[in-house]
Amino acid sequence: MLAAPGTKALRGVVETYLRAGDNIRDIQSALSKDRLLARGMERLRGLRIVKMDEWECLVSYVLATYANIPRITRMIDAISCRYGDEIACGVHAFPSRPQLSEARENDLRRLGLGYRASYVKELCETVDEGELDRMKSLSYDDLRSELLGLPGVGNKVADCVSLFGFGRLEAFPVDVWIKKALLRLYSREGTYRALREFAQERFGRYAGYAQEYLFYNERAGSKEGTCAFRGRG
DNA sequence: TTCCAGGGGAACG
DNA sequence: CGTTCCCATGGA
Repeated sequence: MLAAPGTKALRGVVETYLRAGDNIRDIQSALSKDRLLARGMERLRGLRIVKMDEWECLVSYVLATYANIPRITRMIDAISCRYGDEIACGVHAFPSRPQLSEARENDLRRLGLGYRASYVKELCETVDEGELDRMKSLSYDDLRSELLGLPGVGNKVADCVSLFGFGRLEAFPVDVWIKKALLRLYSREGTYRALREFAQERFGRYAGYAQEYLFYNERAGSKEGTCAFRGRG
């Protein structure tokens, strides 16, 4: 259901899904204890972490494994178009778990999911709405380890789902761009665990925002000369 | 612990 | 064109 403009419902959507409650000034102020982050963060004041629906987030990040953004978009559009409610002319919502459960593995394969089809199929069978609801009350550590037990969910996906789906701002997903950033700016490399623990120690409860600033900056820097943070100098 | 399938397109030279 | 890389996981 869509929220009509100017209504209380729309304000609620903005409040929840655009995380209107996040005080960016406070968050940036806390993160600016890190001198490197402090230098470039200000120009990224408009950057927000969104609060995604837990189910949509889980499936989306499982689909995102070893795919680039255009392809991820295509896969999500394909399953939404085929299994999700039409919420406006030609616009489809992400399918609920019961809706997506209608799909057979081969149907999903034909929609271009590749080997990810079996993970999505298994997620439909093993994760119900009540389970996701129950997980909302877990600590980050417990949430993380429960997510890790799900098919198609490893370290990186578990942290993305914790951050974007369950709104745990202390989560710090490490992908190839973050690895590059940590090496370039902090001379850090190592296992997933080591990098995550380094970040959590350094950035604390807003590590997720730090991750977004580093991620955005690193991608921008690889394209133009728009890199906001640089190492030393 | 390390290796590689699986999968398809985009970006690169 | 052919290569390499991409918001990795799982199983050997």
